[in-house]
Amino acid sequence: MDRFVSTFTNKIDAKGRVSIPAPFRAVLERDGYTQGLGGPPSAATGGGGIYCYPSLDAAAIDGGGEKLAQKIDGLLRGLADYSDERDELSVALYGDVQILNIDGDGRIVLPEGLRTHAGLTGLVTFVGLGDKFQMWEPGAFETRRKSAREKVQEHRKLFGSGGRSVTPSDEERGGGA
Amino acid sequence: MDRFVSTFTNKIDAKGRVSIPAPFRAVLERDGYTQGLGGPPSAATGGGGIYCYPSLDAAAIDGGGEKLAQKIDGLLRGLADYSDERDELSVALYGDVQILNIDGDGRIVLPEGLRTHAGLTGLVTFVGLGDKFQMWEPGAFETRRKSAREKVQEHRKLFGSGGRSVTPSDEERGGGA
DNA sequence: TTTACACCCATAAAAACCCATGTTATCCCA
DNA sequence: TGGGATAACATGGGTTTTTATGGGTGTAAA
Repeated sequence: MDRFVSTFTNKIDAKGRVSIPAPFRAVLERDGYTQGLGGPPSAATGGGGIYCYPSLDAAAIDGGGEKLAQKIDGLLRGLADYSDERDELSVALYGDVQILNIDGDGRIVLPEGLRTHAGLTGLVTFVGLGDKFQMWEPGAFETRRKSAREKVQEHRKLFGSGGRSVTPSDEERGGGA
Repeated sequence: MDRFVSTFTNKIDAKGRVSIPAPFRAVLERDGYTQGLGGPPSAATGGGGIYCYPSLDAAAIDGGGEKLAQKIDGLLRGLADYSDERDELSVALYGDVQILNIDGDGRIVLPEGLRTHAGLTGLVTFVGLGDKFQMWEPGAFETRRKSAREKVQEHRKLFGSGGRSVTPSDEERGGGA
């Protein structure tokens, strides 16, 4: 399995740390992650952390590994060097990105800027989206999930397919417990 | 990782010194930087300082290491035919370049000319742009960031298949895939 | 001399690192 | 099949290391 799937809710502790759900960690490692996690501390292999940036159109944080970073790279590679346009796009793409290191226990520290963008307080909901994942304030995500379900229903009616639900499994870890 | 990513805001002290964000320093060292930083003071290895020049189209300072210098070289080489344009660019790019040394504590001193071009006072925002970085007056950068984000939104609409995703937040950063 | 700059040291805050604990899921064996 | 041993995880907290920043001193250029 090499994509981010399903959702998990974890706590932000007094120091601002959050555990990355173990399944997501596994994906990141397979994606080329090296630092922390007990592996060699060097970044020579290329994997230097997880890439996070404020979601463009949602009160959430987008995150991913090397694969995501390369995607951003590819986007910019198409633009001419030293063009005004490239600089401007770079600001939004590279400039908003934060590289977060995973410590030996599989945790990251969410910087102030990202936390406020997503309105995070004490809990974070990790949502797998395939090649990346998002971090939500649990309540906000529940709202969005509901509207997503409704949209799916509509689509199903349109297509007339009686297939299974498209929504991810409802597994919740920790959370209120 | 070998590119400049994310943004950091640091102080300019009474002597005009600014700390280069540690992650940027790491990139510069990997890029061949040797002086200061405790290493041998010689420039035999090639890395002699960081290259800085006033941004051509913004109130900011561009900076980078050896890789950036070589990129500028390559850019000019490509323009050999159109000598008028080449001369102009040469002056624009090389004419104002300053080579700044990083001291033992990871700081540089920004020359007057550069500081006024960027309108710097007491704070500098370092913005990673991949193979180079920029230094901005924090307020000016905030404005720039906003417009950059809007521009990315536009691009997403152009590239992205608007109706493809089921959920509104399932966006692709730029729509690469 | 005076100024600018490289170099050295000190310090507070933040980040990285290490270890401990409670809980839950998994496995093994009677 | 039931129950205890085991392993994996999330989480809390202490400790060490980095990093940004302030300031002092010597040296060489102006």
